Amino acid sequence: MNTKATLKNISKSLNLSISTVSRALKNHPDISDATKKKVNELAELLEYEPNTHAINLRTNKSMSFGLIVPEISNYFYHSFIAAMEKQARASGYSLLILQSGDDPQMELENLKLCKTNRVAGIFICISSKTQNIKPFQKLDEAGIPLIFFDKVPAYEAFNKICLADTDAARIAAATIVKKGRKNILAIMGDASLSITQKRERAFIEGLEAGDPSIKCTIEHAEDADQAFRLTMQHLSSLHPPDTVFTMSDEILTGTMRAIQKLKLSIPQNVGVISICNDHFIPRLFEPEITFIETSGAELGKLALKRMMDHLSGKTFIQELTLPSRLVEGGSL
Amino acid sequence: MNTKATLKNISKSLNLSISTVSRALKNHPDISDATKKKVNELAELLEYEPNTHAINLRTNKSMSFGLIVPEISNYFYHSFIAAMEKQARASGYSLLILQSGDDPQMELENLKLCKTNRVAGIFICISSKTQNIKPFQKLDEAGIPLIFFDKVPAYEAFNKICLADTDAARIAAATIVKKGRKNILAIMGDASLSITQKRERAFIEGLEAGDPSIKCTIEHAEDADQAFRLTMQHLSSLHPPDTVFTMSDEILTGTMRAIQKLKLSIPQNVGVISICNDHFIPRLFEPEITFIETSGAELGKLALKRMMDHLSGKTFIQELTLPSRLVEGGSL
DNA sequence: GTGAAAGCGCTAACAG
DNA sequence: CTGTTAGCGCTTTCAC
Repeated sequence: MNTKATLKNISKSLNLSISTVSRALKNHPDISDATKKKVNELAELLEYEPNTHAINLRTNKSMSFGLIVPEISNYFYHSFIAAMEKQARASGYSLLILQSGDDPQMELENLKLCKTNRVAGIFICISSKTQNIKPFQKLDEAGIPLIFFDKVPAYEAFNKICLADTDAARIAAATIVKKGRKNILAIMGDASLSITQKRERAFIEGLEAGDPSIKCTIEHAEDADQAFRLTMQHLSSLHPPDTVFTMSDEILTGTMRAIQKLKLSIPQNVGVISICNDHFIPRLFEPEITFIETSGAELGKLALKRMMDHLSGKTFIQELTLPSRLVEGGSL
Repeated sequence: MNTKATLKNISKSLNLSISTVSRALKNHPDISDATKKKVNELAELLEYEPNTHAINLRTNKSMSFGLIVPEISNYFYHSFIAAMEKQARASGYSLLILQSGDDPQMELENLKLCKTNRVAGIFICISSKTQNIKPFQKLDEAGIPLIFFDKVPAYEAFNKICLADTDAARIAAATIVKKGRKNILAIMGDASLSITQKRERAFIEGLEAGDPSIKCTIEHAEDADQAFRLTMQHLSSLHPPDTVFTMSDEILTGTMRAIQKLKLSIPQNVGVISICNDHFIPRLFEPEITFIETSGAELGKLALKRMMDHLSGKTFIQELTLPSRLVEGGSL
């Protein structure tokens, strides 16, 4: 096994100084073409690979971002992550991806890992139980740019990239009104989350403003199974709803199982509309489900763009919001 | 902003040498308890964070693994990735996750990135077009352990972690035989892939061995839409199959859309059985789809375990295979 | 118990 | 155009 190629090695073989070799490899204008050629050829031959750690140490920064999510294996985050990896790469950065398991303690450890790795910036979607924002404020003091996305703390002085809280719910309500539906079952998420409350309020207001004669029943489901049960119950009641609205992909999957079980036809027997992260779940069914998209991939791109802006000097605090859009299927 | 805490800094404030501080922080037995206490307290106060790059440079290794996948946002890989991140973390390692976009060129760049980052090991699922295995062989010379998973090259002298090629297909065939189904439509993946060929052969042999009177039609679909069309076509023919077998989650989703569109009842009008990566897709339907699990998460755990073994000296070449298991739904 | 010193591989200011 | 030098923060051998 030939010893690892380094600048030192190369410089010795060529009777040049280390700095000359370094500059030649970077195509520095000071260096003569002849020298550049020699150096590059030998580097090629020896398969020289610059040592990132040495560079990072010397320059005191690194070309990687920390990305902390509750869990990778979730059809919102993974599209976010995929989009972000691609974008980051395009700017020469790589990603240190860490899962918190929705545990604040783990979140702190992850933060530490980001710090010891001297990442150039951090993206974080906080756990639902995170209370203490001190550690995040400290990052700023340490000069590490921080961008919250999706689940963000209430404290104002942070960079945040969010989905429009109420936008999607309002569009859903407007669509239902437009289609002339009258008896709605709305299955929302965990009632204690602020996102649920906001969407719920916007949805109800949207319906009332659009058509006061609409009747709407609100339910809350914490997971797909609960959504399944609630949907079963309402759709097999004496006066079943003519339309079901679900607040997320997960709830939609539960509701769809119930509709299949009852062998109801969509949209004849019951209409369906949902808020979803992308077309993946809505397209699994026939007809495809009409949904309002709150795109994880788009959010990822936006977050990365904000970070790059920040890195190039636009360091002011900013709260960005990603608009939602209606994607028509045949379910309403 | 207070200047960054370093060993040097701390040692100066305490009138100790750098090495003493370094040792104290590592709880080295040579150092007196009094000194340890002093050092740790100040380190705490100054929020000392060891500089990973300096450590990596000095020790010439790093506590991170490279992980190269065709794409993150895929319901096989993301569960693999999630499981692996968790396991790696438990051993003190972090992950450099890179997407190749199924492009051999990008794969090479990723490999390079892993090398410049001096990762402790690499996991890779090669792109479907990867032909040249030279770069992988070179890694071995460079002393970087390499483990292929899922999509692996044919060349023998590599560490590989795979799903059992034929196992899952054989179980599917046996299950169909057992249920007394007679007229099967099997929708396989891309016919040019070796995994498809192996599974196809095993499936057919399994059927013939179990019940020679079974009729089986084989089709190939490259994506969900094609699976949709093929299923539509066969199920609305004069002599429709009584059972559809699909080779992957993706194909299953296409087939299910067709079955919903035709408003067929499962399992009365048509039975369904599939090979899937986890219960996510099968559980979206009612009744739940009976499937043979080829678990991404389990594969991830196994791959990491193999890597850790390798790192602790068990460097022999090994090809591990993850067994499949039947998960009964109500679809057959 | 503690310290001095060398050096990991690289960059960049300065000198010529 | 090229070389010299210092040093990033840390580990580790050797010496006291």
